[in-house]
Amino acid sequence: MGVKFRDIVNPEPLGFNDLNGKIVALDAANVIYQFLSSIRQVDGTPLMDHNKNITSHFSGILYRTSSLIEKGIKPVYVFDGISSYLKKGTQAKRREVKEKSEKRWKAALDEGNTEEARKYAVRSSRMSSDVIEGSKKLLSLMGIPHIQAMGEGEAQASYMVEKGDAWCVGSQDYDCVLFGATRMVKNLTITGGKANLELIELKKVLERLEITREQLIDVAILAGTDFNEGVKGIGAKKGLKLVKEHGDIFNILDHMKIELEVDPNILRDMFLKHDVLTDYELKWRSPDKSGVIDYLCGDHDFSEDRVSSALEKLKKLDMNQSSLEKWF
DNA sequence: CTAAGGAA
DNA sequence: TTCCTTAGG
Repeated sequence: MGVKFRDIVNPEPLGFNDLNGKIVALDAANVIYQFLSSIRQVDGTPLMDHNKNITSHFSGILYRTSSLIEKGIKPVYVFDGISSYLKKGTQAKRREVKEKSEKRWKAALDEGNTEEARKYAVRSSRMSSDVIEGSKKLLSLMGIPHIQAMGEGEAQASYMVEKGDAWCVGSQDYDCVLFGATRMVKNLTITGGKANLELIELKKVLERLEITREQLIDVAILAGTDFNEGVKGIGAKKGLKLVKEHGDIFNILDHMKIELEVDPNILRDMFLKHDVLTDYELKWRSPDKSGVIDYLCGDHDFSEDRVSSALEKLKKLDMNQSSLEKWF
């Protein structure tokens, strides 16, 4: 879900060539969730192997990663660590939605209502530890680096961009802007041969809105984040107006004579002082081709032809690296 | 979601 | 070629 900032961020269009040679820190949970929800049959059934293991995420990771590399982009996947106690509420709500959706999915299937079935199947997507572990294993076999965050993956990815180790965070959620990512790119996909990339630069957002990052975080807290409910009736636009009028969230809460369920200082620190891993290595290796084929084709019923042609695309990275190495 | 194959 | 639909596991 993430913070609802669509109305105030004003993204700029971007082409894939602008990302050529760039390192993109992908929020793994965000990307894998997209795959689990969208890579399904018409009635909503996910792709599965003969043992009924879900394989939608394998398909997504294989094709998405190889196509990014073919475009000259170097992806690194950042996985979530332990999430904050503040997220419990959001997680409970999501679980409830998923349980309800799963029931409605099954019911629609029994009625033979395919459209309805798919709609609820998508909402029922859940990320099990099997899915996470399998994704990490596939990435390792493909030679793609992945990093285990201490806390939120978005926070770790944002730190890596802020530090200059990656060019942007790739995510569908605006949270990374709050976590201090100087750049984020949305819609890192190629739907129907066409790209619809959106670039959001923290500096430009703050300049245009004429506020500081701390104030932007206050807007988020008012509108609601994954870590707090927010104030009823206040979204990004009203929140922004209030922050500009009163300076910070404390003045606003005083003025409105309301209190939040969580101390705003704690929420601010969530975004400003997140624990991050500072020593990590970003290294793209040539894929273990037979390892990938054993895993995907042997264990999970993928077609060897398709997997091989996806792996061919990974050679682009090898070529770039070896031509670069020649200079040194 | 992306790849592939057939239609326009 | 480009566009659209379907399969993939």
